Amino acid sequence: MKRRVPRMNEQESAAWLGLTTVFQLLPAALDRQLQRDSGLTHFEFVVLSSLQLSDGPTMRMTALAEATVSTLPRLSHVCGRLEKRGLITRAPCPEDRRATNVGLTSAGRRELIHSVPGHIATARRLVIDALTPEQLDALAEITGTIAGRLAEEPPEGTPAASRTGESRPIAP
Amino acid sequence: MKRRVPRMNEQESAAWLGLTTVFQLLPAALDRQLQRDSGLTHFEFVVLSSLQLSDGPTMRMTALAEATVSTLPRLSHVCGRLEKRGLITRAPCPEDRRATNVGLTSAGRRELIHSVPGHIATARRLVIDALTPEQLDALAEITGTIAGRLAEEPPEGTPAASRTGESRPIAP
DNA sequence: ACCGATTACTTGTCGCGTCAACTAAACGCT
DNA sequence: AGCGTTTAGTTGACGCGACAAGTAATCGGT
Repeated sequence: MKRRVPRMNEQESAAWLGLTTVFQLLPAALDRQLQRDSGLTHFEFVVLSSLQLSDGPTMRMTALAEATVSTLPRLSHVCGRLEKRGLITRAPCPEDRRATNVGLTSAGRRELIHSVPGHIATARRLVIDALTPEQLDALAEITGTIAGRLAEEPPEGTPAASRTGESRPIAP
Repeated sequence: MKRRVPRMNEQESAAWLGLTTVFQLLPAALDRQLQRDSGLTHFEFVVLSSLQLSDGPTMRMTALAEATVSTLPRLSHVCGRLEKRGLITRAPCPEDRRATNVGLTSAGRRELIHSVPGHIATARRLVIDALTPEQLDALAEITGTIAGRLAEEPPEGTPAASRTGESRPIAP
């Protein structure tokens, strides 16, 4: 079922190595800058941004999870902290009492607005301004393609194990 | 000192959004596959690979940290676990007794070899095989540039805070 | 030969994210 | 109406990584 997988040539290795290096370092760099200048993690920033950009004044957890490309448990924890800090509010939805409506407080909006310039500056310094317009286009297309692959694969489908060699548990 | 930072245009936003989405999902996907099929995290896999590819039979922690684009504390923890699992050995270096020599055990080598095909298959499925050769070249160049920016910036240099708006502590 | 500085790690603590389990409300079928 | 299923979210336990502090050996100057 799993036909042989060819090793990577030099071109492929270069791309892969570069990609892994970047996602080893970039998230950490973004977190550090935001944490230092605004006391926010990058993910918290993304959550606040998503709320700001949403159509209505509030969003449901599920919608927020989708918008932030995240999971419900993670979001739930983060929202707990943000609520405790007074940056967002959580209220049960009247129409569907299983659902939770999340909204920005004015403090949250202020905190977000305050943190945006530094974050954009960092994004420019580390990525955007380092690339040519052609590279930006290429990057958008490449990442879009990869994101597409990532979106379809992960669910479950794969019943685990069995690739080229058999997957023995480490301690049999 | 900090001149105004222009917002992002559509092209820039697309590239940035794509990039953040990918590094939100890709590391998790790699970890899941390796964990499931081989009981290794992606970083553990990288550590074992680096040892395998190194010139000599052992490497110093510092060299390993550099090879894996990581920090010493992180590496130290991971090596502790890998040693406990019998995949690597750690021995004080005879010439410089501050240093530690890390080497693969045969079990570690086996575990690595066993895990490689599945990992490469995943890398191909999610990234490499989804891109054209031109895109691979572009990706290598782009990530190389970004990695360069990341490498020069992070140290200390920046004495914290003071961007466009002043950075008040969250609780003044 | 001695002592401060540097190098090379290791260790402990803490916060965040994941996974699995749980609760609770709505749906839907008979 | 009643009961199993699905949906929406929360909670708790655990593991990994970041940061700060600690230890131990070596170097360098006087």
